[in-house]
Amino acid sequence: MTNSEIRQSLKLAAQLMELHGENPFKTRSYTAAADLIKSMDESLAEMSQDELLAIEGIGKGMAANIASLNETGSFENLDKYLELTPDGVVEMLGISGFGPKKVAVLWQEGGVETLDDLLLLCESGQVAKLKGFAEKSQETLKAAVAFLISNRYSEKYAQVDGLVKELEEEFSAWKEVTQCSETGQTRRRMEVIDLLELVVATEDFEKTRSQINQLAFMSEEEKKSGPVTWYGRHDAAKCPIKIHFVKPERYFNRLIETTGTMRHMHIPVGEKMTIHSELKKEIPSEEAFYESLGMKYIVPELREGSKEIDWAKNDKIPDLIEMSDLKGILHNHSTYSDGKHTLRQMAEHCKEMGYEYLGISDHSQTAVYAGGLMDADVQRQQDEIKQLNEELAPFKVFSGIESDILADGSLDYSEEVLSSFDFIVASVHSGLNMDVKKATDRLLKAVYNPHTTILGHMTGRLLVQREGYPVDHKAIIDACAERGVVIEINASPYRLDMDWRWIDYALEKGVMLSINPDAHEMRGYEDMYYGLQVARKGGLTKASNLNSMSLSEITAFFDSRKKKA
DNA sequence: GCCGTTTTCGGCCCGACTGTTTTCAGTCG
Repeated sequence: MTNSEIRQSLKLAAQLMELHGENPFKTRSYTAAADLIKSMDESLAEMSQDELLAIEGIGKGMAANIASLNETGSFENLDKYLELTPDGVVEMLGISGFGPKKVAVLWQEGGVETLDDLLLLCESGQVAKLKGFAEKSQETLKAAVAFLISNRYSEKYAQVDGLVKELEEEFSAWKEVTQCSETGQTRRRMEVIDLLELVVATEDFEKTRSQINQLAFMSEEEKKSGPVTWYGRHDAAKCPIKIHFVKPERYFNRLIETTGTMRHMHIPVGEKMTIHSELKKEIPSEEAFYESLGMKYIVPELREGSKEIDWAKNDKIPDLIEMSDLKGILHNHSTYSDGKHTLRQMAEHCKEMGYEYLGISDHSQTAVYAGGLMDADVQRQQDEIKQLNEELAPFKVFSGIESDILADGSLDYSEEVLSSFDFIVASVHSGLNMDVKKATDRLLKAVYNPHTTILGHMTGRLLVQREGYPVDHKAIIDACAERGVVIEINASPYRLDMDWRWIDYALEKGVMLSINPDAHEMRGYEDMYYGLQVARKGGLTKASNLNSMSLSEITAFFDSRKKKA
């Protein structure tokens, strides 16, 4: 098991224990163990019992739990409490703002055992009558539960991209299969996947079907399968899978047909012509197909049915940003706050990966939980940055901060301290339960703050798990345009925030974006890949991406921002 | 459940924010 999986299990155990009224100090030892694993680098799975026991906060009991997790995937105490708790109640523990105590009331007093029960109870107004609940909690809960129910069979892209590749490889190795590709949502690089699709070109549909059914992790739902499709589940994914069988000569027809959205397929491309209508003839390649319709080739991630047909017909497809266009990495954390690796490690690793610069932006002082930097820490970090810059030149570390946007929209330090940074990412981390007016006003005030360089994860959403606070995207983008504030595309696969659907509007307004990994460890840099995927979907070019600037360009950019502040 | 010791039991614990209260419990990052 990975450290993060072990951590999740310990956290779940702690929540369940609290739900069942266990000794709070015992519960805390589980939370404490989970927290300390967060900052650990060594793999727990590879450590001996003695090594585990040497860690402060891990005693005999926890070491045994970890050993058991590695061997069986669970441990006695966790099993015991899971046994005592309905699945729906376990799911309820995942709702933000409602912890074990509240969930216990819903379960014990309200008789709620599933998310559907809970939604009904909210809708009937009964939740507001429970102890510790009122109108507002009921409304919040209703929205959160409805969101969870609608995402019940959805996965984040990063949760399934590896799995799709494995299936592609598996199928491609079969003798009667000539070609195979992902298609549909993953091929379009959607941020959330509720149907995983593949196209398999095969000489023998039924043989391929039976081969799929021989894979232990695949289970067919025959009622939903058809003569040319296999429909079912993969053990490792919440979302269903649809596999399209096609004769080798019609492979590209099926690939095009299943990749684009219905809208893409039905936008007129000529006199009584749509992409869909033109798929009748045999197609040698996707490129040749689009060319035959008198337009430029449209990459899969753009086939949403928005402006791409227009662009392709008028030779105006943006020159989409690529991995090699990223010159530096902004918005990263170190051990100064809640990061796993030291500033030096983060800097050296970034340099080794071939980037020209790193922007470090640890949490600010209000984020006490994350070890946010007090004034003295800022000074200490800036001294270290100075020293690193002498050592690592021409590579450069920029001194930044991820400043909390406080409830009233102000930033988290004195003018003097704010002025000491090269750049500032302003983000909301607390008080997420706001209406659209309050949230928008709060963000606008931060955008109008002359010290703000980048607006961080605009809506605070956690894909599949938590809806972001509602914001008036247009108003905020307009303000960013007016003030020259850069908007972050937070590349964490949990966030991908701002939503790519707003990139086009931002570009229209001349706003600059920035693909930032929000890395809390060296490996976090790899998340840039996910940010890049959604950035491309939104039509981002390197010219409009801040961290595509060279070192000298971005130095000049930060300097000119600071002069205006 | 962990830790430490006055050594086998007693103490352990971040603080802001929210929504519920009528002075605070619960939650979170």
